[in-house]
Amino acid sequence: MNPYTYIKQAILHGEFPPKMRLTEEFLANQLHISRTPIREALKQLESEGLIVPLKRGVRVRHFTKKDIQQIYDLRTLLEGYAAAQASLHRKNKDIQDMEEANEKYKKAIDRYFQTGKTRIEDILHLNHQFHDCVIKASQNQHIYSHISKVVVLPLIFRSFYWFNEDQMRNSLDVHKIILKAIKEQDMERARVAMHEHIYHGRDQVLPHIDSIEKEYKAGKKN
Amino acid sequence: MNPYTYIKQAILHGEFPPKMRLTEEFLANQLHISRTPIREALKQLESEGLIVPLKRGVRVRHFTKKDIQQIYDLRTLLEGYAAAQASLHRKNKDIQDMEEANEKYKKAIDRYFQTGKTRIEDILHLNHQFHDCVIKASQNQHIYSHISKVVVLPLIFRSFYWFNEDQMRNSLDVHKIILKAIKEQDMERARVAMHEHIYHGRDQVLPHIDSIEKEYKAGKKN
DNA sequence: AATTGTATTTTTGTATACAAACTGATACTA
DNA sequence: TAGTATCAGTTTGTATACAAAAATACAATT
Repeated sequence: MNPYTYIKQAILHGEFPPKMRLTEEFLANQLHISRTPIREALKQLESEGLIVPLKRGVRVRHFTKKDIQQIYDLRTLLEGYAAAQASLHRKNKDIQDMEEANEKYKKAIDRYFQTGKTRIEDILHLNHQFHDCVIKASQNQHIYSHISKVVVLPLIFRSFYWFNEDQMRNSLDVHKIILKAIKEQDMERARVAMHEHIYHGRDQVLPHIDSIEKEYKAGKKN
Repeated sequence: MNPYTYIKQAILHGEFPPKMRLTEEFLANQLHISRTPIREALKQLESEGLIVPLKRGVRVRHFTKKDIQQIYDLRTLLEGYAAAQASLHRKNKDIQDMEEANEKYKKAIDRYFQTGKTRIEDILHLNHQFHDCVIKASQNQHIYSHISKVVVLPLIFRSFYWFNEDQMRNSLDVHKIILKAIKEQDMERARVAMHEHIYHGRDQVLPHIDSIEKEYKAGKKN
């Protein structure tokens, strides 16, 4: 695995938690390679906002509640727009892809709560897959790269672990509403539905952030 | 000057024009440094979308007319939102900064057309300064980094060189309208005014892109 | 003339070495 | 006691070397 992907995964999987300090040498040892390729990966991660440069080394980014709110505001705006544009430009293939993504999403949720044999990460991935289809259907290549950079940031907190069955099934239902609006080319309805969907996701994440902030304050300062 | 800034400037100043191929060694020689720091700068520029990786080396990004339209759509969305949020959150200091930026902008335009002793880059910079004030007043730190990455992309074409006096003075007038809306905390009016302002800018840039595309087609293919 | 093979050149990917910058602890001074 | 000077230990910044990959040129073959 290349260093960029390795470090990003490690952050998103909680192996390198927020505020953890990382040095080039440490990472080089972990990956059994020299510092040169590590530095390039770090430059990229820095420009994506996942790590913050220190005088010596870097640290995994930590977001305040306010940060998370603002990031979700941004995502709401961008994905709402993408949904509206998708209504305008969607091809039959796009609708098919969205239906398929939702179908897989439903099956994964069923399996998770019936047999427990699905990893929660897989469910998250299938959720994202639907969103990806919508963004791609918007036919604006540039919006895609911006949204994907916004979307990963809150994942640092791994709050999706706290979602329950109702929340997941509800999210699937809303996907269907969004899909219907896009299919019927109702731009405004698609935009609003996506907007609400993401804000709803935000409200599920924020309490988790709250408890993390309290934890930090209770423990060592800063 | 650090390699990142140097290369970025060279691209934005037209020294390294769109589609130009750059190798690490060439850049290292230009800057009289080794390849190591060059590589880091290139990784960063790549993640910002200013260059595209090739099998060997990179090339300065070239945008089609469609790209530019989509980039402006994005910028319109983001800055429109920023203007609305600025109306909500603006402090007195923000209003002051905007007024100051516009004042300087006006003076620079006057000087440019009366004495010709101002560089067009300086005018562009003062125009951006007003926009910066608006975005900062929106109090959303995350939107700032996204907008600034979107804004630079069309500058690759240096089409602002083609602006005439009417266009510049008109742009100043619109700034005043936006400022008034933000001052009076009229979110929707601020959003729409900013929206129109940027779309207007797009319409001034697109004909220039058109002529460049024809040039490319007439000359060598691809 | 088109195609394949091979040698040569160009260019990147990575490791390593060493100097420079920064940190933290300890001892020294007012 | 507070401040600061200094020294050792980390860690980064940069240059350099060499192997690996890709492009190019050119000859040989069909």
